[in-house]
Amino acid sequence: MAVTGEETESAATGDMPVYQLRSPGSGLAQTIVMLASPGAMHSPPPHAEEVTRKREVRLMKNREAARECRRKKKEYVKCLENRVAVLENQNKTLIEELKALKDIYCHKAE
DNA sequence: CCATCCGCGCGTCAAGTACC
DNA sequence: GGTACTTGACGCGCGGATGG
Repeated sequence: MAVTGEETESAATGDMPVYQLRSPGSGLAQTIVMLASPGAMHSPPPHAEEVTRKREVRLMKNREAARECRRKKKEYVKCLENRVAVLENQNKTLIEELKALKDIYCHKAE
């Protein structure tokens, strides 16, 4: 569970989900399709069914992983938005407080 | 209506990372 | 190293909003 960069400090809103921020990868479009080895072009490999089954399992797992990943990301964004709201409120309160203190100070000085 | 745009979620691939 | 998991990027389809 590596937590990177700006995710290390979780305050205000409490438990933030773990979310990694990574540098973008190469933006290659996925135009390359799995190709069979040259020799296997006409006769299917000995365990073609097994290969197909493994691929389906992998795809299914990844499908679910992607869903989960998106869910976590949405939750993370929601947490960030909450935190923004909390900090904006705190900021507002502090500004008010500062104003009040300045007023008191000014009246004393007179 | 209908064409167009926009936002959203999905499935997939590929690259990175963690774990053994 | 090999395997499983995570996540960014891409392309696609769908449904709602909107202007003509």
